Amino acid sequence: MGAPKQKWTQEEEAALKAGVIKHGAGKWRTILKDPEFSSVLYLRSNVDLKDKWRNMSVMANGWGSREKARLAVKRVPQVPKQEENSMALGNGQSDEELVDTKPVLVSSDRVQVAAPKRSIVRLDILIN
Amino acid sequence: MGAPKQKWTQEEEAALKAGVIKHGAGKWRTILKDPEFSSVLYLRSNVDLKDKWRNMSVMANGWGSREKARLAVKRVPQVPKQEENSMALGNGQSDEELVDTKPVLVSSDRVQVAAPKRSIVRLDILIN
DNA sequence: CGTTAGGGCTAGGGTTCG
DNA sequence: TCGAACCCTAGCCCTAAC
Repeated sequence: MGAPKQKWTQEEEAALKAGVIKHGAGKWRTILKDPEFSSVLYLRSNVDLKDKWRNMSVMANGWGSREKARLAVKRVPQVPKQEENSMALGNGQSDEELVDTKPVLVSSDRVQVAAPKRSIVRLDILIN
Repeated sequence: MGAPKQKWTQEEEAALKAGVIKHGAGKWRTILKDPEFSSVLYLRSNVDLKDKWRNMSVMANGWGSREKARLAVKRVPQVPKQEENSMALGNGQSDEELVDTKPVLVSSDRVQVAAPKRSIVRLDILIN
C-alpha cells in the first residue's frame, strides 16, 4: 500500500485555485496540463482536482454545521496552529485575493508555552 | 441522553473477525452487507466496524500498558510523517505470523503490487 | 475512448463517555 | 488517567452521463 494518504499542500491549493480562475471550474484536465500548474500538481489527477475543489467549496461556504467554537476554544497545552487559506472564487477578474480573517485566538489566562516551532507562513504563488 | 453507547459483544467481534477474513480488512461495507454477518452486525455501521477493528488491532499488537506515548508533535511543516502499522490477525496469544488480510480475489485490474509472491494465507484462525 | 459530476466509502484524527 | 465507542471529514473510489 503505497498510498498512505496524500494531503493537499497549500501550494497545491493555491495552484488549483489559480487554475480555476484561469481556466474555469470543471476544466480539470486543462488545468492539469497547463505548464503553469503542472509543476505543482503533477502528482494529482484531474479527479483529484475535482474532489479537492468540492471540499474547498464546501468549506468556504458556511463552515459546516457542527463547528463553531469547538475548534477555537480548545485549551491545548501546545502551540495552536493557525493556518487558514482563503477560499473564494473570483469573478473572473484579474487580481483577487480574499483574506480570510480567522480570529482564532486561544488566550489562556496563563502563560502559554513558548513556540519553539517555526511558524509556517507561506505565501501563495504568484498568479496572473 | 440519546446515545447509550453500545458495547461490542463477543458475537459481534467474532463476526467482524470472520468478515475480515472473508472479505479483507477495509471492506467494511461489504462485510456489513454480507448476509452471513448482517444478522449479527445489523446494529453497526461500516464506520463502527472500522473503529472496532482499529481497537482490536491495537490490542493485538501487544501495546501493553507501559508505554509513554508522546501524543504531541502535531504536524511539522517538514518531513512527511511515515506511519507503518502492521496488522495481525488471530487470537491474542503468542503468534507472530503476519497474515495478509487481502481478499483472496479482488477486482482484476488495479495497481496491484508487481510482486507475484503468493503467500499462503492461513485461515485456520477463527473465532474464539 | 476520455472526462466530468456526483454519490459512496474508507482512513485517520478528534471527541465523548465510562 | 486511560481506553472503548462514537463523530467529523479530507481524500479516494465507483459509476453514470456526456
